[in-house]
Amino acid sequence: MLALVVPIAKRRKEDVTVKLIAVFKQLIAEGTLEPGGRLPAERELAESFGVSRSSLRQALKVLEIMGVISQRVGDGTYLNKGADAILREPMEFLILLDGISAHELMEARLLVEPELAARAALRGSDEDVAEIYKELRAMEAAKEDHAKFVAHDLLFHQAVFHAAGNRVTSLMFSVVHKSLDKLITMTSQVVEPEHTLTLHRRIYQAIRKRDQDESRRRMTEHLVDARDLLSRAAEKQSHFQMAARIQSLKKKETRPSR
Amino acid sequence: MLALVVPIAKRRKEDVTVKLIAVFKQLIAEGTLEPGGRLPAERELAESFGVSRSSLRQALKVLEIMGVISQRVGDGTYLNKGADAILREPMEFLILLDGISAHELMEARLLVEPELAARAALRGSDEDVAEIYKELRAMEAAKEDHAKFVAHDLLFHQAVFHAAGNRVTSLMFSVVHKSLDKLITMTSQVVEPEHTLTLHRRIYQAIRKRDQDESRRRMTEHLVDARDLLSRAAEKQSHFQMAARIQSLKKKETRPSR
DNA sequence: GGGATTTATTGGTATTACCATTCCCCTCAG
DNA sequence: CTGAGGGGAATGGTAATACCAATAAATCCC
Repeated sequence: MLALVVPIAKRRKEDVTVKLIAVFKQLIAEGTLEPGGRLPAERELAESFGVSRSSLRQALKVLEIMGVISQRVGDGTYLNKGADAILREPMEFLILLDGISAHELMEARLLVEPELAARAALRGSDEDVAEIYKELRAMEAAKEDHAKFVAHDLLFHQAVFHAAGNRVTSLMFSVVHKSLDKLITMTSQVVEPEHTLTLHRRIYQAIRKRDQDESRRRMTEHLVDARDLLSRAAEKQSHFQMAARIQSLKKKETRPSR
Repeated sequence: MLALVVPIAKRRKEDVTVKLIAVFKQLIAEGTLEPGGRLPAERELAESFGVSRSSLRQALKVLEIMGVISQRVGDGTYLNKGADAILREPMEFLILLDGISAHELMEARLLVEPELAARAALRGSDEDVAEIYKELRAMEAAKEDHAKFVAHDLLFHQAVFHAAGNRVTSLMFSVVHKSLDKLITMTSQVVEPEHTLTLHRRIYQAIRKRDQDESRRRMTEHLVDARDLLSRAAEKQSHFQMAARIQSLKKKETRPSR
């Protein structure tokens, strides 16, 4: 575990909200708050922290959107266990603000996933490999249903990540996958499922053989193929978006200055 | 650019806050809001959206913490341009909640950065390579100042990322670097700077020679070394944390249930 | 014309009130 | 004794209001 918590000093000119978030971080790090545990009611928390409920709610809302906590009316606030979705919202904004294209996301996959496949071949347990096979079978069973087919395609890759045994990359790229989901689904409608399946089978077999080099090559082969297919789909997509944008080009929310 | 915006339907049982965030996402995607641009005042925005200022502020706070916007009292609210820090807070919580260790973060670096070094050797422009060299020189100049030395160490790696030309991985791992920053600084105090410098020089020279394989090997060499050094430092760190935790083990914020 | 001062605007915080949902406990019928 | 039902309390969600502090623009004064 790391030392992420910032000392309570130096927190002078910051928002109450920011301070509160830091406090929660501290409480989680200390173990005072346990995953799955229930937090005190907002009114109590606000009082014990010496802040208004509105300010507290701002902090809690941030944590909720980030997936750290869950709130349910009439019930209470709970600290989430795993936080898979924690990077999703931020990543979406990142893609929007920095104008990151599908192509660039695929390039990122191409950089990382081959190495992960190699690692999966090296360190994956038999159970891990079985899980990869399971998703391969699920893909075969869902040839007709594009959405389901793509879902299991991505789960196949997630299984490879898991076999590689590094949660950091796994979590990061699950977000990348999610961002690409729709586009991949679009693409899959113009590609023969058997084509995709063949490439995945090769990856699986290479990992099963514990052949690192071939695993890396096969994953590269698949992603290069997917990248090129996606690029073409993305072009159409962007034409589509362009047309839609023309209509809503009345700037009505921004304002110059005063 | 991707299609991340969710259709306005299906937004029924969600928070006003969540809806508002979706609206902002939409406005950014449309281009109605431009990076660097100024948003209307909170009071105006709230009225035009038909929500209370409190609810609007919750949404804005989320966006601010994520680094999407910046707010300044007496001035106004602005849409940020690049959003480098957007993943930082979420990542810190992720590390806390999932209990990700420094070792695991280093493993992630070890998986990804060698390939990025190879890519930098392949595609980096001469300017990119010069930038890497600049950070190497900065490291040499800061041998005595551990904090500065580590800062330029990480900037060296960032420069390699930039040379590799993929912003996705670059953004992701800048967060990983930041999380490791303190620990690396601790470690650097017990390591001869010249040792670290030698390893970095080899990486730089390999990239400069445009030798992909050697770049990959040299980066691996460096990170394996760093990982092992860090693991030892992390042990001490965890002992330290353990001692601190014992004192603050009075659970005062959680409560069973009612 | 330039620096100091005033003034209006803006985000930050707190308080209060009310609503809808949920849970818990108690009652009552079987 | 058990289970179904109801009512009340607690909880998060939203809104409205008031005031503060910081900022920037306009104004004033020298």
